[in-house]
Amino acid sequence: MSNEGGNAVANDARAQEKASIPDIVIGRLPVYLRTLRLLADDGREVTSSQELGEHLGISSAQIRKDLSHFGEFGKQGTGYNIEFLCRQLQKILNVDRIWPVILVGAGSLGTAIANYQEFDSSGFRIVAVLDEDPQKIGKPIGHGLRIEEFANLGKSVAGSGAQIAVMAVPAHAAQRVANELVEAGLNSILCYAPITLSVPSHVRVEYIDPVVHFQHMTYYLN
Amino acid sequence: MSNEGGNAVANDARAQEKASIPDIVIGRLPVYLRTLRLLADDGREVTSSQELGEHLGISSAQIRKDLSHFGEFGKQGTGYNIEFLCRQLQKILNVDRIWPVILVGAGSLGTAIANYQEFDSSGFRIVAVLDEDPQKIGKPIGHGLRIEEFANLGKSVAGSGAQIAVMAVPAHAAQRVANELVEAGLNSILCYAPITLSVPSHVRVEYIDPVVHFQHMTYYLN
DNA sequence: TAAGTTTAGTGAATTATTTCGCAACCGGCT
DNA sequence: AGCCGGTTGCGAAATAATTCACTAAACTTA
Repeated sequence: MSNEGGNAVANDARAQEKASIPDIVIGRLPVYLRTLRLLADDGREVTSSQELGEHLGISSAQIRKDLSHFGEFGKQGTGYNIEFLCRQLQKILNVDRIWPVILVGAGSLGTAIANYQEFDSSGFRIVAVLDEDPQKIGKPIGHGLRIEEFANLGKSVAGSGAQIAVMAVPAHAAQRVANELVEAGLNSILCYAPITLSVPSHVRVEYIDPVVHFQHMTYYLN
Repeated sequence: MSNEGGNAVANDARAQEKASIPDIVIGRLPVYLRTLRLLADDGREVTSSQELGEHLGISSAQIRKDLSHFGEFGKQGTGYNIEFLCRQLQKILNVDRIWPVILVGAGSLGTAIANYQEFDSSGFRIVAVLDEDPQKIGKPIGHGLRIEEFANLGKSVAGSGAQIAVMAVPAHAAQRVANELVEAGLNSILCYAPITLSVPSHVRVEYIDPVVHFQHMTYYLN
C-alpha cells in the first residue's frame, strides 16, 4: 500500500507542533483505535470513515478531518486498512510501547483496577500498587503484584520509570496523595476520586467520576 | 436573599427548552456541584465565579455564562451563596431526589461500584445487582444487597422504577446486556466496558474507559 | 453618605469545532 | 480503455463555544 511508508504530506502534518492539534481531536483517537481493534478482532481488514462514524455515532467528515491532522491514512474508493490505521494511531498516541503505571489505593476500586485485563493490550502495565494502610502491605493483588507501602513511592517511580499514576483513594486523601505523586516526579494522573486536584501546570490530570456521568444523565430525565 | 425565590428572568430562562442548552454546559454542572459541596463541607458560605474557576482551572466567565442559562443565582459584589447554588444545581440536574440504579456485573469492578460510598449523597442508590454467573447468585454485595440472576432484570426494573443502569461486564457481553437493558425499558446506561454500544436513539449512554484516558495522556508524553 | 472595590450577568467579539461540498483518486466492470 | 460507484482529504462555510469588556449592583471603608 503506497501510503504505508508515509509521504511528504503526512510527514509535514506529523511535523506540526503537538500543541497545534486540538486536544478534543486527541481525545477521540483512543475511541477510534478501540473501535478499529474490535473490527480487526472480527476479522475485518478494511473500513471506511462512514462505517466507523455509524459505529460511533459521529459524522464521517469528523473522522476524516481528525485523521487528516496526522497524515493520509486512507485510500480513495477503498477506505482505511484497519491494521495499518491501528498501528498509525498507536504511534500517534505513543502506545506502540508499554507504559508503566503506578496504582495508588488498594481498596475495592484499586483491586478492580489491578485486576483489569485490558491494560496490557492497550499499552499499559501496572507495575506497583501502593496503599497507606499497614494492614494491606504485602498482600497479593492483581497479576503477581503485592501491595507496597505508599512511602515506597519514590523507589517505585525510580525503579520503573513510571510517569503515570492512577489514584483510587478516598476524596479526603486525594490532594495529599497527588502532591506526593507530583513530588515523586509523575506527570500524568488518572484520578478516580471525586475532587478536582490542584497540581502544577506540567502535570496532566484526567478524572473518572461516575456521579458526574449520572448527574449528566438525570438532567435529561424526569 | 432576594434571588432565592426566583424572578422573572430566572423563570424565563428555566422555561427554555432543555435541548436549547448546550450539552457541554450540562456536563460541567455536576463538577460545579461537586466543588461547591466540598466548599460547603469546608464551612464556606459564599464563593465567586473567580474562586470557583481557579479551583477548577476554567475561566470565571465560563462559569457565569453556564449558570446564566438557568437563571440568576448570584449577587453582584458578593458572589454566590454556596448552599443556595447547590440546591439550584441539584434541581436543574434533577438530583433533588434519589434515583434507583441497577448494576449489572458483580465482578471486581461491579463489587467496587456496589461498595462506592458517594452515590447516596449524590442522588443515586443501587437497588439491585445482577450477574449471569450462577455461582454468584445469592451472595451478599454492597450495602445489604444480594446478587440476583440477570434474568431477574425485568422484575428489578419494574419493582424499583429504575431508568438507569451501570454496566460492569466484559466487553464481549456488553452489547448483549445493553440490548436486554433497553428491552427492559431502561433509558440511561453508564458503560464501563471498552466498547461503543449500539442503542436506540431514546437511550443515552455514557462511557467510562480508563484506557481512553491513559492513551489521551500518552499523546503528550515521550 | 460617598467613594472605592468587588462581582454578577450579558451582548459582542473572538476563537474553536464541525459540517459541507467537491476535486482527485481508486478499483472493479464492461 | 473508459466508465461508474465509492471514498478520501481538505478548503470553505457554518455552527458552536469561549472570552472579552462593560454595565449595574452590592458590599466595604472611611
